[in-house]
Order: sequence, then C-alpha cells, then structure tokens
Amino acid sequence: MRQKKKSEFLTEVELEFMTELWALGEGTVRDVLTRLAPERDLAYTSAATILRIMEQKNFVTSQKQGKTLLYRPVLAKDAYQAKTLRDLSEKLFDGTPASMVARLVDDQGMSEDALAEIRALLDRRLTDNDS
Amino acid sequence: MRQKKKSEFLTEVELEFMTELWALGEGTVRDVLTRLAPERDLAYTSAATILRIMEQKNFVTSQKQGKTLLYRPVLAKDAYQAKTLRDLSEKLFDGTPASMVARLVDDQGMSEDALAEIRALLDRRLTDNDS
DNA sequence: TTGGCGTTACGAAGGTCTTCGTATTTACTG
DNA sequence: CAGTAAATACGAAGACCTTCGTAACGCCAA
Repeated sequence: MRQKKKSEFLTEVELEFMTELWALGEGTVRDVLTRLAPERDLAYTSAATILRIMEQKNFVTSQKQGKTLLYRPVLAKDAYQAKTLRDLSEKLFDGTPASMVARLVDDQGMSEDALAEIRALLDRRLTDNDS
Repeated sequence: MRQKKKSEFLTEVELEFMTELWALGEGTVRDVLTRLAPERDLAYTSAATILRIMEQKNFVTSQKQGKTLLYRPVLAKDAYQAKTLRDLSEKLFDGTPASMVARLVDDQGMSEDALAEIRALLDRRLTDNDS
C-alpha cells in the first residue's frame, strides 16, 4: 500500500485549522473548534476527523493529555509561509520572486510605511550578506 | 440546479493549461498539448476535457476557427496573479501583504540578484510616490 | 462497579478533480 | 455522395476532500 500522493500542502480546511494551532501553539480538538467563527458551525466529530487526517499527513503530531489528544504543528508558520511562496512563485510567477513583489507592490493597497519597512528589511538582508 | 460552488481559482491542472494560454495569447487544444513537457504524456481527449471545463467555469472563452476551437483566457495573467496574492495574503498572512514580502525576503533560498531586483523595484515605487 | 459524558476511531455519503475511452460531429477529398 | 482524419461531447472510473453519524473507548463520580 503506497503512501498515496505526497501531500505537501494544506487543503482549505486544514489551513483553517492550522491557523488556529499556530496561534495557540498547541491545542485539542475542542480548543480549535472553539476558536472558529460561530457561524462556521462544524460538528465536533468533523473537527476531530480533520485533525486525525492532518496527523496522518504529518502536518501535526499528537500526544495524550489525560483522555484527550493535544495537537502541535510540525512546521512553524514561518516555514510553511516560505514554502507556499516558493511554490506559488514557481507555478504562477515564472520562478522569479521579484515579479511577485512587483505584482504585490502594484496591486495591493500597501501603505508608504509598509513599503519603507520592507526596504529597510531588504537593506539589512543585503548588507548582512555582503559581510 | 444550482450553479454549484463559485469556483474562483484554477485547479492545479487548469493553472498548467492557463499558463500556456497566457504565453500563447490564445490557442487550440493541440497548441496547449504540444507545449506541455513531453513526459507529461496526457491524452488529447483529456486536454480537450480540461479546456471545456475551464470554459464552463468561465476561465476561458472559445471561438470556432474552421473545425477547431480557439481558446482565450478571460483574465489576464496580471489580474489573476493579483487575485491570487490577495487571497493568499488573507488566508496565510493575516491580511497584511507587507508580511508576505518580509517572508519572501527572509527566505534563505532567495538569490542575491533577486533581492537586489526587489529593492530596485521598491525604490522606484517609493520615489514615484514622492513626486 | 456501573452509569454517563466527552473523546477518539471508523465508515460512508456527496462533492470535486483528473484522466481516459467511446461515440458523435465536422471538414475535406476523391 | 461516401470515406477519412481530426476534433468535440459525453460518461465513467478512481482519487481526494469535507462532513457527519455511529460505535467504541476512557475517565470519573455515586
């Protein structure tokens, strides 16, 4: 029985759950469910199933805490963000991250401050590498 | 019969096809199929099905050219890129596009050249706004 | 120990995605 | 007009995703 399709990325719902786990650091089914918007109205067993599947896919690990399972993200949010951007850059931006930034800067309502902040970050990164 | 789930984004394979259509401007099933990597080895009828579905979803339009259909993207690549970034920013970057750029810049896999290019882009944008 | 309640495990239904085979249509050629 | 080659339309299979209901499990209180 093959390990199916190496699933590298979170599905829509999995991302929804992982977002809460990242915010919490760790959490039970109940913890995550509680944090979802009230209008989400997902059955408890559905949430449990989603987390169990996420563990099968190695997106989270679990550990028994009394009678309940405590889930933890395997990958930090930072790392997953970077991974996702790399993938998107490759698939939709011809593998040139600069074109991604270009599109962001052109089309998003990014504030002057945000832009300046990013440039400062770049300067720091570039001089660091020069050393 | 409801209009199902309003599908805003391309699936994996649809993006693969749309990428070729964007590069071509327009094209037939044969045109797109020819441009795919040889090892892709997709049946002609599969390609035709994918484009037909993409038309149902309003990602492309078609027009008869002799006996064959000529497909055209509905959305320009720029516009789709922007749309995708907006969605990603919202779902994975707390709705702050600047944090997206920050993550890109932090990523160790990014080349010196790419970083310099991004800074040039930002500089241009900032001086433009100063005027 | 036993009942009860919250949790976990499992299976199934309904939907989408990807791929292909078969059948039909179309335009051209003799 | 009939035949051929290419294109289109359609249906179906198999995979995955999302959701839930039912069953089994585990802990604690009376």
